[in-house]
Amino acid sequence: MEKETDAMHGDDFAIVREKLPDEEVLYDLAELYKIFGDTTRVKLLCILFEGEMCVQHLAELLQVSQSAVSHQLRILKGARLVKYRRDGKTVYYALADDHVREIIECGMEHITE
Amino acid sequence: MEKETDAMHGDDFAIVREKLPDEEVLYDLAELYKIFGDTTRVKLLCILFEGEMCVQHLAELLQVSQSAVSHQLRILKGARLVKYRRDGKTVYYALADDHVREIIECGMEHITE
DNA sequence: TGAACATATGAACACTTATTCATTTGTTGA
DNA sequence: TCAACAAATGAATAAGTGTTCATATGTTCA
Repeated sequence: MEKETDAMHGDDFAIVREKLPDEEVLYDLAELYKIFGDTTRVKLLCILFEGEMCVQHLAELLQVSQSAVSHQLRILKGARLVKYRRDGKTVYYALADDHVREIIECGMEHITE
Repeated sequence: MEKETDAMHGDDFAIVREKLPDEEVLYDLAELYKIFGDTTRVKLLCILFEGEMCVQHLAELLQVSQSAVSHQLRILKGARLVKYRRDGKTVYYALADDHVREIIECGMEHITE
């Protein structure tokens, strides 16, 4: 049997556990940040701050292949961070909502301090 | 030579490029988010919302090995997201500043919508 | 219909990363 | 000083990830 000689044990552990967000929420949170944790994706999102743009142009602007951009857009789409509309052969992507902007600006503050 | 039949070409590309944060900033931003993009680290940070805690207790609370926690704390330390103080044999970790809280809360809003 | 173009997707590969295990460093108290 | 404990670290490994290449899907227009 383990001795409880430390003040942190017992009740305090329980209190922290109680205040801690659910396991699932923390998992989702990490998953969200994971998406922002890639240069190509962050760049894509920042470009879309200025408005919608088609895949080809995104690729040119980023200097990466059409395939790479498409793969990353799929991930952003899956996380509901971007939306898209089709116009003939071309597909235009845009930010899904202003959350994205807020999240990026929030991180930006930490960088540029 | 490439035909510029598309309105987006030329000036517009330049405009987007101009408004886009520097390559270096975007890289740092992605690096920052990468740190939040791991369950163990996010949990560590959230626990530290409630106050400082020593390595052993962090490990117990997270149900991971002392070594694993220590490795992750090193990363958080390197990113200046946590600070620490030594008291005898034990080392107590705490959030470096309120930026961390803001960033996590910002992401949390997106999750719990 | 079929050629041409834009985008999406699957598989493969190189690279990164989180954990574990073994060990070291640092600190206390006997 | 030395045993006991807390934390840090290096190497190895397994799992995850981003890009590329080849190809498929979808759309337009002649």
